[in-house]
Amino acid sequence: MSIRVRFAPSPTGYLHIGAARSALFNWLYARKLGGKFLLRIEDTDLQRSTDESTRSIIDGLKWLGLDYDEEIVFQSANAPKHRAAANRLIAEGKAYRDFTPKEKRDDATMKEGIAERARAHAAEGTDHRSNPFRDLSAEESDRRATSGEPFAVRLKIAKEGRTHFDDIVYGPQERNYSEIEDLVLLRSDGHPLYNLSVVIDDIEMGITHVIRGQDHLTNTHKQVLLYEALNTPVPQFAHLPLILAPNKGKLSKRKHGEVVSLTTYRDRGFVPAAFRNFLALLGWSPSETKEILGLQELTQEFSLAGIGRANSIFNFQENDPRHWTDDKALWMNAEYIRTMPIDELLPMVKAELRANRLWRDEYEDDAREWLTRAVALIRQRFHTLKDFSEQGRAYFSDDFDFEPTAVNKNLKKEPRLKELLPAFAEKLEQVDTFSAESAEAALRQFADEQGVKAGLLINGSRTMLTGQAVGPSMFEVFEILGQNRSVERLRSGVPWFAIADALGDV
RNA sequence: GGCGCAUUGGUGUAGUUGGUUAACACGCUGCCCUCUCAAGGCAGAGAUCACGGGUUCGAGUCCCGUAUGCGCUACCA
Repeated sequence: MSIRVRFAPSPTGYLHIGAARSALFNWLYARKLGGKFLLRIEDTDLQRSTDESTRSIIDGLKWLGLDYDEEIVFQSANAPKHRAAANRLIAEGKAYRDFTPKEKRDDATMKEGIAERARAHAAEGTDHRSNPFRDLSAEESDRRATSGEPFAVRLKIAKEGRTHFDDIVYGPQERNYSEIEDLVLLRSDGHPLYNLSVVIDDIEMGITHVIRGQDHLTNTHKQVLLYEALNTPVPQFAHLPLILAPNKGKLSKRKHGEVVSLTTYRDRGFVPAAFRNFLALLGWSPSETKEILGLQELTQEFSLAGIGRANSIFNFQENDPRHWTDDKALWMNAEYIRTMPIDELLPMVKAELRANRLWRDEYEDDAREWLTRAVALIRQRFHTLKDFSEQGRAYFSDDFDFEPTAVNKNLKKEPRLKELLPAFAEKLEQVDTFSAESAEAALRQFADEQGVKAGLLINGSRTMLTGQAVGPSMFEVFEILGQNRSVERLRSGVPWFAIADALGDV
């Protein structure tokens, strides 16, 4: 039988990075083994589900390069099937109607409520099988139902026994029936609940392997019980360790903000392949030590056997702009930016420049070769795509800012530069065949004539031409910027005015 | 309260059926390179493998207990 896996997010917000990783692993597993990767939107919570989040989930998958097979399944559309299944179980005596009035539950005190109830039950000697409606006769149950009395539907779990399944990641799992309550299948308003819906849909979709977060590990026993009640073969399960925040807590939007949202990484200049690569390494490791893996390689290398069991920490530092997300993710992004085929990078750079009104149409034809060279030069020390429009702005526009620290370090400390640099501009203008080499020769000669160190002129030029203290080899910059712009910028008074402004005098 | 899962340097991980100085990547420190910053090269700091008991000639690797964390325990998903 061929492999069928699914990714089943609920559309109640952005695509969470933990969910994104589940999607990735499912996708890799399917692609590796020639199976199908299906998408199911679990929108049964109609109040919280939005079309917008459904769209963002689809966009997110697309961004990561994860394509899905077949039509998207919307779980809400299957509710009639879920109800039918519950009714069938009632008819077969495997489920029963519970006429106990619905209790009010408060989300905030839910955990305490559970513990309290557990203590009370222990004190009273009641257990999970003590529901008075468990053994109500079918006639009586039908009579009360038809008379309009509200009821929930619960699965009737045998008094004695154990469930077991072999988790591909966590190994053999066992649980006593006494630990599992008669779970509710249908709410008293007829709304099907999670465990029922998942099982029915997975059966319906022919899912062979359920690969999902470890938070469902103990729920799985209930689902196994449901498969058995339904007389359906139980799929294989593979639970994934969780991704935790630096304080080892659960990652949540409310507490941790946008770092947990996949779209953040897109919006802050991540190359999809880099983030995907990083995500793959959270909880999984390849058999080879190589860690930079493209989609092809990931697919080839991927194996459920390589998934670990311990939760991993996503190490970001909220208030530190330099380490706003995991260092390794940032490093990996830089690695991709500097080493990926330039033709694949160019469209991303284009999008970034365009978004900042730095894109010019000639980059598409006449200046295409120039753009390629410029990008190849500056990408070497960039960490995100954002850098192309921020640190790299001076390469694409004459309207760029001078970093105060650069001005201080490279211009202000040597007053003679105010005359030296324009004078050097004269020399540069004389150069016949302008190139990195000829610019270097001109600069070094000029430095000799003036009796100053070449480094002084080089660093000063860097700041005059790019507004920054750091950047590529200066002679390459001259060449990329070209003779005219180089000369012009060396003559410009802008940074000197900037100094005057900063110092408050003229 | 109950049940389950986990625990290797700051972080992500490797450590195949127990066998010498616990490996790799990120990060960190120093040096080299150099016009700056990266990249790259070299060197280095950092782990009594959560703790305590066992089993064994020998345990990160097996067993028991403890602690801590996480998860589930809901007419949420």
